Amino acid sequence: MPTPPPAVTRAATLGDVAQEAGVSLATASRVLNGSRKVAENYRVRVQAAAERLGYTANLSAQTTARGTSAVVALLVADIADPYFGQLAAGVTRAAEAAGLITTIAITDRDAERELRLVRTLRGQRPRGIILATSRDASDPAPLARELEAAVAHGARVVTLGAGVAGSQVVPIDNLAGARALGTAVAGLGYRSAVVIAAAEGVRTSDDRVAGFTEGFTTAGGSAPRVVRAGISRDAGYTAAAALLAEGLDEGTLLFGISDVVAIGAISAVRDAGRVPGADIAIAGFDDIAAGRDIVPGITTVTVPLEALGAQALEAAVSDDWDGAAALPLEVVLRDSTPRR
Amino acid sequence: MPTPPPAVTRAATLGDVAQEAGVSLATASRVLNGSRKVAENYRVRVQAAAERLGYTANLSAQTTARGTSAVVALLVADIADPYFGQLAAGVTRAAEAAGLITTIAITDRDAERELRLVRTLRGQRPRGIILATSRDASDPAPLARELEAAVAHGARVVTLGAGVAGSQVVPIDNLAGARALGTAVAGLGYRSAVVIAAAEGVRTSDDRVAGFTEGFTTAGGSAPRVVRAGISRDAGYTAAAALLAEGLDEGTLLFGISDVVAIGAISAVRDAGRVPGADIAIAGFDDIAAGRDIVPGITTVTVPLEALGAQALEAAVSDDWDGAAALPLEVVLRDSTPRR
DNA sequence: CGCATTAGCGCTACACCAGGT
DNA sequence: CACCTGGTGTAGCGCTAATGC
Repeated sequence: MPTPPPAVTRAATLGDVAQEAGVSLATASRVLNGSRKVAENYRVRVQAAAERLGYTANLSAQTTARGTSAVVALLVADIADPYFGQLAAGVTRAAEAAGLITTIAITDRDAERELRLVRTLRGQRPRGIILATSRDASDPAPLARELEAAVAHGARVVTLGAGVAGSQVVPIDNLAGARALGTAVAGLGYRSAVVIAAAEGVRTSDDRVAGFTEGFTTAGGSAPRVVRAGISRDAGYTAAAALLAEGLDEGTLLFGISDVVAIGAISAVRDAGRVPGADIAIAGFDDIAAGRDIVPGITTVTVPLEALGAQALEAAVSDDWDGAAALPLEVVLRDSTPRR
Repeated sequence: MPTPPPAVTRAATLGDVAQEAGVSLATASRVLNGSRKVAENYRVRVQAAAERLGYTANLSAQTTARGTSAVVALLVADIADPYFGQLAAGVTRAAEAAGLITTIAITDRDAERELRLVRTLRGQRPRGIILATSRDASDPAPLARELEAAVAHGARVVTLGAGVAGSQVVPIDNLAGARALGTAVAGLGYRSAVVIAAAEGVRTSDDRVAGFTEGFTTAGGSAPRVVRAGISRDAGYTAAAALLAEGLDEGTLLFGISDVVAIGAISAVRDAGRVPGADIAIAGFDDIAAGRDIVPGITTVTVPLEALGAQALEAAVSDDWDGAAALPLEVVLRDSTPRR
């Protein structure tokens, strides 16, 4: 008759398992979490004991002993934003596949908060830290210092998009993507445009503005006006509403720096009694999944968010990361920018 | 002249700080992470040393020593889904406020996967485990066993919505919400409806179907047909497309078990050349943020996702959680269900 | 009272050794 | 007798908290 179901109220430790199996601590360790091979009969005995006790290795103890952890920390601006949601999904899936655990923190686009969070995360001695929070105009030095310290702790720091000193970069070619978009819409016959962007200094925004401007003007459009709003749905809505209130010519293209901004703008246009697409054309960036169900379909630039997330994880954990080239971004023309 | 900037390449340990400050390990510990008070002059000395060395406590070491961790594990079906995104935002924000770190894992609605993940998470010896993954018809026993073990490890298990044995429950009154919705749309004049739901056995779905049916029939509607699809945008699209193909009377109401399902259905209706709202009415559930920008506006039931997330965290960490009552869900009528 | 000393927390990995060829 | 294979003993990871002075 087997040992009765363990009446443990505290967690079973490796020692418990070893005792139960009648082997040494070291042997049990090797069977369950180690590398060196162990004789068959010992192995099954240990595994049976572990099973019986419902043993699960204490990760923190393992981490302190090994000096290296199994967590990857992900910093995003806002996890409720679909952009970061898709990104996080990519990172988390890839992490799981690699046997790692993902930890998430939210910066709310606040540089100081980001700094504090990195400091906290550093305490976890994570294997990697992935920064998916837009770089803005604030002083990068403190963050760089913090990241440097993390690297000293053995972490790898990866930034998505605009890099930061001392980190590996998973590039997003916003410039080229936006340029292609500008060219494409100019090719559709648009000659005047307004860009709804974030504050100056926000790298992602700046790149997209610059790229779009370049492509649009080169292909025959006039230099677009740039209004500074933000990078959220509400920012897009508010900015577009203000523009409409002050008067916007029909046939003007509104380029929202991201799809969520563009979606907000579409709603504003509609709420102002105009027809998005027909009266006021609109374009976005990112091609988020939620965009599929918006009417009119949004002309945008596809950013492979999940793939980028996976790439970031790869960069964060593999020792021989080749600093892959930026994934290609593609322009998708839809009904929000009908040919003129 | 102060000590030159530390040329540490490895992480500074508490011992380093103690030495640098010229105090004992214990004193340094108490100053930086402990509770007991330490004389002023020692305190400043230690803090200065820590600052100088860029010291951050090693969380895993702290955890092994203390026997209790600062992490809360969150299990969601799919973080890219806005429903879970908003929920995760609520949990994470509240966790941060409580000085805790959130760990995220994705089940992809796979019960076996969920089981594996809980097992892994258990290894972290988290303070709490929050399950935000729909309960389905699969055998709950293995999961219950796993959770029990987690509880034995000192974790608190919280489930959102349908509870699971041995866990605390943050209720979501899907039944009442759906009933109110059914009543409301019947009040608008609808008499026939089709529900696009998940497979039988999925608790959230079952409750919403039952509640809706009850409210709808009681208020004069005929018993709705229920089609089984899934709980994603694509499931909604596909199911609605199939329904339309086989013929759907004008004035029929399509109730998608969640907003994402309803949004998919709206797109399907439109793609079939019908007018959502006017020809085919549609209702959803959750009132996700993305719904605001869908045309027509979706009639739905507001579920305070962020607040629920915060509540779940509260339940997971506070010792005297009073098992709060379910937050009220409110029906919001919009253009997708015009009065008939 | 207020500090230092030190025994653990659960685990890993290194050093070591028993027996077979 | 060296040499391998496959066990055991134990120091130590960074930190906390009980005890001592």
